[in-house]
Amino acid sequence: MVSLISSAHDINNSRQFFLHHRLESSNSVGELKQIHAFIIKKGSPQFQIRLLHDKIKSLVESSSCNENLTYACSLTKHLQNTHLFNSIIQCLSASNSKTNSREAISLYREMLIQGLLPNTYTLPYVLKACAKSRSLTVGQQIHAHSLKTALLSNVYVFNTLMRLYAVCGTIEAVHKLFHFQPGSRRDLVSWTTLIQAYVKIGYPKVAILSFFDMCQASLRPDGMTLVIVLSACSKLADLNLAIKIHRYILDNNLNTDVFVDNALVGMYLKCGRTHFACKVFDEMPIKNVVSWNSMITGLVRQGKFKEALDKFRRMQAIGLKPDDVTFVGVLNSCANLGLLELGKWVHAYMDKNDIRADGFIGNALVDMYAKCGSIDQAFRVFQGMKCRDVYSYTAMIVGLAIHGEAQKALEVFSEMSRVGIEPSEVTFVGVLSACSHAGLVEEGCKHFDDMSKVYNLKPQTAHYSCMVDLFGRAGLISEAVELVKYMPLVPDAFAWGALLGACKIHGKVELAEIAVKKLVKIEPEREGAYILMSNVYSSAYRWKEAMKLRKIMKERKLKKTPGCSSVEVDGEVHEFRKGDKSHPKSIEIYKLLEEITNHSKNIFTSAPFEG
DNA sequence: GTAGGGTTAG
Repeated sequence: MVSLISSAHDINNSRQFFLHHRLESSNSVGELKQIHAFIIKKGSPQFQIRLLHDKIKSLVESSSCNENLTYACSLTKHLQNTHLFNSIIQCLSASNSKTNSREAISLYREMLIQGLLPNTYTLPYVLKACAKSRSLTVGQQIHAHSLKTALLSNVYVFNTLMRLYAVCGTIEAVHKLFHFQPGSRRDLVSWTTLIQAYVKIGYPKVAILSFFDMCQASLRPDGMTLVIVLSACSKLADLNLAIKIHRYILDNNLNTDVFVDNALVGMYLKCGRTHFACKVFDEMPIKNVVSWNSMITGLVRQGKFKEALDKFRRMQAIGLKPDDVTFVGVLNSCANLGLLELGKWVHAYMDKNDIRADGFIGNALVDMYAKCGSIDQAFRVFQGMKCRDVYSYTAMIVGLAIHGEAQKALEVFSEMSRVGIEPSEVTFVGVLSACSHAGLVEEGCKHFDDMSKVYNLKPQTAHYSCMVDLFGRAGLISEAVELVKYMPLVPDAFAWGALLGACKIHGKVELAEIAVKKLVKIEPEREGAYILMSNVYSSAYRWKEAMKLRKIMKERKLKKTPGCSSVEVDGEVHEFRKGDKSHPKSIEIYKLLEEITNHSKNIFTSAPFEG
């Protein structure tokens, strides 16, 4: 067949154009085969490959149809050409399917079996497939081929091999490979891959040091490098470093990329500098959905939920379509502000736009309904989820525990174990607080023990506090005291608060006095401990001490957390604090409030059965 | 014909 092809004359230009057009519009493999047969008769192998490349690409992309893929692969048997193998391996490794990546690796094997040698294009393609399918062992074999064939001296081969080791988490291999390669053979991509490997593995400091080394080696970073460097700064949350890198970017005119600006916004928010982030954000010449998401999620992380929702509203006002990341931020804000209506609106939007309540967004929806008091709706969403992970189960368990539905929370926990999802530390906070509220001492103790024995999780202060609460509520005061005394971590305000709460229920005045002293030491500014203690005195009819404590509170001018309420009108949140007159309609609001008060007074002071 | 990029949870 090869001799037949090589002896044929090439097709003229107009015919080439015609064939190209026919190939593009052909939808069936049958038709493709006919056209291909014609090309085999009339064209050179190079022409066939060039012409077939795009078609192969679309065949691979629609490889849900096996016939297409089989046909594309069968071409390699007839043509036995490195370029064609490269084309198909490239197409297969470009797709996100693991099956296609594995198919790419098999084709590489087939190529070697046919006696063809890989070139500088083959190895980057097949290494990309190895990285996508996390095929480290095959990658190591290809590493050996690259040494044997001297292809490792090619910078593309070298970089993709480094990337393979990086995504497989073998940082030592990345480090070794990079430092054994002569400096002249390393380019910006090599450095970027190295820096990214350090960030991914959790060494942001080493990543930054490598970036400085790169600058020392007189390489100028581009947008891609900077995005990774900025993400390392974010992880370190080091403001001084952040400012230094930002200045470097400005001085060198490197912020010409929306990706870099987004990373800057995210970095400043991670460092807790909202106004810096806003400044970068406001001055961005181009903003995309990720820019808005960075802003929204950054504000949510800082607990600035109202501001996050303001940003969401502005994003809507300019007509930018939100995506699932946006909604996770919005749902999170709703959960923390108790905005059920807005949360419901997001859910309706999701239904309307075929966004499935799964993954991140499904979990955020469960959490929102649970925190906004709609525990039944949270449960319905949870049950409707196709795949539930540790986050879904935890959100559900914690939600049920908050609502006092201990039994149901424990049932969900058993289901979680049954389906083989490993719980996390947070799951146990939910489980233990459920036990505590339901007075299930034995069960609580068992779960607490299981944490370390079965699940290899180290109990944290929050778990000890739950146990103190569990013992305290059940009246097992000495067990609660023992735990506070001998716990391996320093008891926090929750632990002492739980003990104080138990003292109030069970009238333990002396012990309460010890607990309150500790509590005041930890939180001297807050009035909660004093109020609780004064209640302990009152419950024991020790009025004098109770009065004395209230006097001390007055003298120390303790900060009272102002009562705060919020209402949601047409999706906008209005917050009110005691004595707060910052609302734009404050005058009208207070006027109406006075009218309502007077009206109520009139009702209550007027004689019964009158009007 | 080739390699490296950002935002998401309990």
